[in-house]
Amino acid sequence: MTLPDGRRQILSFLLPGDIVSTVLLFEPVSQCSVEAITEVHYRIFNRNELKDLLLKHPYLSDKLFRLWIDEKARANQLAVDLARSTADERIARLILNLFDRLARRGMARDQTIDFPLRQHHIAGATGLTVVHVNRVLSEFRRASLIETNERSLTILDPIGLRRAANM
Amino acid sequence: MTLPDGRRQILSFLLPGDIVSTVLLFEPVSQCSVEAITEVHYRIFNRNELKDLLLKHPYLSDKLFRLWIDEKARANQLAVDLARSTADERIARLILNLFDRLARRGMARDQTIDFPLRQHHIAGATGLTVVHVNRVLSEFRRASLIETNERSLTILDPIGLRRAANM
DNA sequence: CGCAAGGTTGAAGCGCATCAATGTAAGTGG
DNA sequence: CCACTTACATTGATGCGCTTCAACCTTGCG
Repeated sequence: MTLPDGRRQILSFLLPGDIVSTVLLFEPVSQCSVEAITEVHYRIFNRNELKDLLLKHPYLSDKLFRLWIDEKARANQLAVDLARSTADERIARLILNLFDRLARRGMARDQTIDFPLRQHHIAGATGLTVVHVNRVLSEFRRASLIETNERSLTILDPIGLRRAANM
Repeated sequence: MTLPDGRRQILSFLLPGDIVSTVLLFEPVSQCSVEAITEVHYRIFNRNELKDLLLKHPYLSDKLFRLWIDEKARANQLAVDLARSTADERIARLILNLFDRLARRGMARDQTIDFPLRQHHIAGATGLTVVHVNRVLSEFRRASLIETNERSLTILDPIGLRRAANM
């Protein structure tokens, strides 16, 4: 989401299989924009076909509600994190979060995940400055919580990182 | 929403006519709790009856989607505000927001609204401490932006307050 | 009266922003 | 192949915004 003053807030990172937002399934609302960091495969839905389909197959509605519930829960959690957490906690949670979501997709090996985010993406998602993101990541590396190669990230000390995240 | 450490984050203030959350219409999920500040009139829905009703009357589904869209938009805006605004902006926005929502319901007279919130509620909603909320409100009063009586609030300088809110 | 809830004010300090400089690697055109 | 640029990461110095801690005041209430 881009602010009037040109800054931006990243509200979520989409992983393979995610839909952009349940809201968009019904209305072409564009409070926000979507940007690709990696190569992307995507598909689109025809809104009218989708509505007909939902009326015909109630079990699809149930699946949709589930998505909706999850989306709202994550939105709430995001607000809480942004309002109540320190920089360390926000960044540690972001990493753990991405790790869990990728692991659930079988996209984590050992404790390592692909990590195409630049520091300014982390800053955009956590509401911090790039400079401070850099310091926190350096601190995490110095404490041997994580290790970062060019485009991947390894969690060396899951317990320590979870402690930093206050989780 | 109550945090593990006992603090809480207020995600929204419900006004007459609001539903608690569209999510709750379909699943008894309770990530959050609801607390009454004033006397309250409420009604409840039977989830199964509601689902049947929605299948029979598509125009109801449309209304529901509208609620859903608004709810998500407000959740996003909340995250952005919490991540990117100063204390002054957050508090000014909270006041302007409540004022607009009440005005739309015909519940504002002149520039005055009922305002049953205590300072700790404002703190809970903005992610600030009570002490700082107090200072900001004092500042707003000194600058003649607002005036507060026991349980009401008057916007003396809408333009100035909007400027403080960065809107 | 004593107590609880809410509001106000001051002093001190930390967390993060801001500003600025420096480094490195990859890409681009002459 | 070199000069230049662009993107990203890193580091230091300084300061503001907000928290924290603490005290004190007012009001309403059992």
